[in-house]
Amino acid sequence: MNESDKKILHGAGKRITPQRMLILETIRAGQGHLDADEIYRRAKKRAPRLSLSTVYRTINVLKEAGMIEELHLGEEHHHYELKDKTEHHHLICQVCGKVVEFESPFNEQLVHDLGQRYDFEITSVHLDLIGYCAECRSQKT
Amino acid sequence: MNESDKKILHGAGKRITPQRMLILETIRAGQGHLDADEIYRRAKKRAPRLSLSTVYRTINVLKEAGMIEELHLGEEHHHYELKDKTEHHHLICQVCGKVVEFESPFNEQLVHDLGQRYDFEITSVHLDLIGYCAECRSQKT
DNA sequence: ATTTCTGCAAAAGGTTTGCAAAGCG
DNA sequence: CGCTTTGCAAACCTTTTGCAGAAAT
Repeated sequence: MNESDKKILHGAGKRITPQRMLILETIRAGQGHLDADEIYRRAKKRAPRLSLSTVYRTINVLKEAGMIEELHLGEEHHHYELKDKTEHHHLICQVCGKVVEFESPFNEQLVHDLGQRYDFEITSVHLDLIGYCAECRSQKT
Repeated sequence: MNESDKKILHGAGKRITPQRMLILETIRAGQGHLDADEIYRRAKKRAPRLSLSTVYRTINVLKEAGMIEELHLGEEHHHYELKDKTEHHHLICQVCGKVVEFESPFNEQLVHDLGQRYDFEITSVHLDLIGYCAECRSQKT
């Protein structure tokens, strides 16, 4: 957890604790592919007394502070990723769940026009492409 | 539930029951905006002995038969909609949760190219635009 | 008649909460 | 030191499952 992270937390009136630093680092290292329980398991290796409820509470704190984002990939659990990455979207394998990120394929104009047409002020774009990855495709018989 | 619905269910080796007909009609009437519990509450008005587990089991049957689709809008519960509609996506208000449908803004080619680049065989495209609807925007102070 | 389906109740899985003790500022 | 945060256990909520009786084919 770097200084800028700490500033944001402070700014939100939250305290800096070892658990929060650890959890944020774990989410960062996980690159958007971890759910709450996996964050818990990984972080616990470094802090064995960590509790799962602290993970959930910290996730909420970080979400409220706008530092992480919750993803709903496929049907499964929620995953979390840092919010400072450039905007990107996800290719998700419907068999093995593998996630590949790619950058936005459409221009601002298109999104803006859509917003105009329906009188929405659009703040974010979530695009998921579902399909079969190369490995799972080769195993399809 | 019309004849074509019945044929599909039969084709999947499933029986036609009053509960299934009722639940499918309820989902149809709900236009994609109902979660399992809301389907249950509405259907129960017409069949008071209906159980929530039957709703869940029927949702699974209809999903397997490809008759409905599960949506993951925002952070909340799953919602369900009929699958026979033309492909469309969703504008979702992050304040009131209102959902507006719109048609696909990109062409096949773009999706196909993305699949090629990452070696995915893409089967479906989920695009959600999150933002503020007109009403909620006017209430922002 | 056979097999699937339903309702009920209990279980399961993920997430949240109450509380006393520990820790940050 | 005051107030927030933590760990633990219990509660909660949505979804799933086991089972015996009811219904579909």
